[in-house]
Amino acid sequence: MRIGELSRRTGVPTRLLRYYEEQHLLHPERGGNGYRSYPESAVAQVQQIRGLLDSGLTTAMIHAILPYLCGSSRLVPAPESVPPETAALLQEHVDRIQARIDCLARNRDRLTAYLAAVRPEKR
Amino acid sequence: MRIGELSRRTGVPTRLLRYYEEQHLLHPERGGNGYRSYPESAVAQVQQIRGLLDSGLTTAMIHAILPYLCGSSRLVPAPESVPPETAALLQEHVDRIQARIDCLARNRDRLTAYLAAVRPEKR
DNA sequence: TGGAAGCCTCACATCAGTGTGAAGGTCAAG
DNA sequence: CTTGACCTTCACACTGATGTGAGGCTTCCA
Repeated sequence: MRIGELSRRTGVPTRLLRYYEEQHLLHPERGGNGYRSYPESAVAQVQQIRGLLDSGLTTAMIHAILPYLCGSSRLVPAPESVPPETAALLQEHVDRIQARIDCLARNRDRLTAYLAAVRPEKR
Repeated sequence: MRIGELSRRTGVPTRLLRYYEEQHLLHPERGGNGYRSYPESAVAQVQQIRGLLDSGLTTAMIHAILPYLCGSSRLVPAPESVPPETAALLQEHVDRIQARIDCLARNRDRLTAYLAAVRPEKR
């Protein structure tokens, strides 16, 4: 599929699809005319990228973890061929993500507690 | 306390403390000489702000929810005096935060599953 | 064959968060 | 009284994510 269709199907402007490619998050093939050609799986891939960006990750972080998020692309590096340094880096990313989750969950709890106090009549 | 001490105690550069004030996240008093004067609670407040920024929230979102994160500042608006529109906005923020948590947790799980596959010998 | 639509690259613009430095006021200690 | 540390505002710069437009090629359809 070409970039226009991918844009329509994901709601992501073509500008950003090109940007994600520049950031090594997408790797479309090129037709003889220079047009980008995306596989079907790119739709899910783009949605994954958007979710992570919206969750506050940078393109660099996403680039680091994306190959291992086997959601739909089946090109996951074989676990046995992953050097321990890579695994260690991946673990660091997991830790950072966990820290974010903890911080967000903590504050979500405070807000919900507050909201519960605001409208106890809503019982 | 003045800005230098707050900076030292939080590890946040004075430049950013002034920026957070510009974004209405901090409200130091001013001495007769124009110097900013922060209460003791500002230390916790700044740490709270940093945690949320590091978790990917914008200063605008933080500004919206900060008054209700009663961590240490006791100046929480009284629940009974909160108009329902405010509560609704707050709920939207909670929902957005929850969406982030869900996305991050989902992908954390994928990464940890992958890591578990990488080193099964670590048992 | 011609025009519209879609694609290409390039480039400049914006916003948020942050770094850095200039130019100057305040204050305490020597 | 001067020096040095600390404070003030102002301003320019950078990065990352994104918007926007120009100029030009390709493809398709009437």
